[in-house]
Amino acid sequence: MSQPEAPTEQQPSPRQIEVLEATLRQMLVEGQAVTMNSVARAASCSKETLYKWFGDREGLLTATVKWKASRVHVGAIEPGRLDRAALVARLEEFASNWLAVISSETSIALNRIAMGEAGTGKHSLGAIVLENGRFALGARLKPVLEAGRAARLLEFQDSEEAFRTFFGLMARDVQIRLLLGDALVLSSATIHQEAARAATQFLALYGVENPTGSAG
Amino acid sequence: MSQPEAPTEQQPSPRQIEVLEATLRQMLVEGQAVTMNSVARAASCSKETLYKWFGDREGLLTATVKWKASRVHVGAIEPGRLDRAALVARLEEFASNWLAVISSETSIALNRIAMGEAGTGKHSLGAIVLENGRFALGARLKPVLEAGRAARLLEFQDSEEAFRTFFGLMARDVQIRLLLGDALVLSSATIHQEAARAATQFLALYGVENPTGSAG
DNA sequence: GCCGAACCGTAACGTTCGTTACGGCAATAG
DNA sequence: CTATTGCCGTAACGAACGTTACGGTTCGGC
Repeated sequence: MSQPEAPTEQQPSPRQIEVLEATLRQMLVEGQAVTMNSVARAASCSKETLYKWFGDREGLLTATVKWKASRVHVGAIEPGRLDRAALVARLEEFASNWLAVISSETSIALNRIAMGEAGTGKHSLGAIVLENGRFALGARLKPVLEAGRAARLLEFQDSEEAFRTFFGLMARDVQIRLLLGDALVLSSATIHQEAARAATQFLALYGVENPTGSAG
Repeated sequence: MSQPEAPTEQQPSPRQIEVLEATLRQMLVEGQAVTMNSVARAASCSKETLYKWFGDREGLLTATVKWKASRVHVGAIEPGRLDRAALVARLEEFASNWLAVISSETSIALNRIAMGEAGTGKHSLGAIVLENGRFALGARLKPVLEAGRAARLLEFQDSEEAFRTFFGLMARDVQIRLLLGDALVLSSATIHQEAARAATQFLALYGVENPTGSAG
């Protein structure tokens, strides 16, 4: 009764994870299409197994993207009680992690594939990437923002809107340029500078200038 | 001697433009690959002509993207002499135009194709889109920013950096979400609100608070 | 009226790739 | 030992597609 079968809603087995990792490795190879043959060869498995486990090519790609995207965590951040310095540190850490992720080969390849197949209307890869990327990001940062508001450090009405602005300040033109193939190198130092700038600018827009504790 | 031949560095002929428009039309059709057959059928021309004019499939796609991208103008803006209201108006106009462009079906399809083919390493579509999109944008806005600085309305050291921040404030997560297939509708009213917000936030970050004319 | 060039429509070729089918091997249960 | 199961490796099928070739048509020039 231990048939791994289709990992539709279950955790993939170790062997299946090997296959998914091989698929991901194929996605990262520049100038090479991800074919069932290449995946089978790279994973040292038969194509019959691929079809038995994942149904078809779309199933394989979807499972790979879903599996990889689900473990791209930008680091959960506990709000705790905040002062301004702690808030800035959290924002910078958050932005650093996210910039490192989106400038990675993996993220670039996954986004390219998802966008490329989004035009064909067949795949749901775009929704998966969006759900585990942009929206998971918002869900993780919003508690921090709201804690900052509760601590009278930030001022905004809609945390979604505030997050979107922070997103823009983090990303600027970086993601678009990378996805379009621009040779933009993000060194560790550059990432930290960008993260610090984004946090500073966000504080300048949404920070409370005079924290007069007149309420309560 | 009037052989249109390859429009490598020349303006395409009217008939060739019809073909390019048909190609673009095919690119916009959701869930359909842009094949030489479909283009030939849509353009009412023979495949022989396609190959004679554009060399191969890559040449056709490149010519189409280049032709279309070259005429996506976000509206040239004359700096002139500026006061704060005029600067805000220019920024808002700029942002409105750009948001309208990137949310158009054409832009989305072109970016998707360019990014999808950027992973294969064969195409130069990404560079073309980048050159006519992101970089042309910067080249058009920078004079405005520098005029604003000359008028003591803005304060920054690097106009490139200032533009990149404005870019982020304009785009936020909109372009990524659209490219990944998110059903994000940008109505005309929304676009104007977003443009106004971007301009306001940019002024908050780079605007000169107290224009004390102490320099001399 | 004839010629050649350009072009249309379509057939044909070769390749790639998704998908299926088949034979063999290792392990495990009875 | 034997049967069954799960999987590997490979061959084969069929469709799609890029590319080339060919016959027929239109049109401008002599």
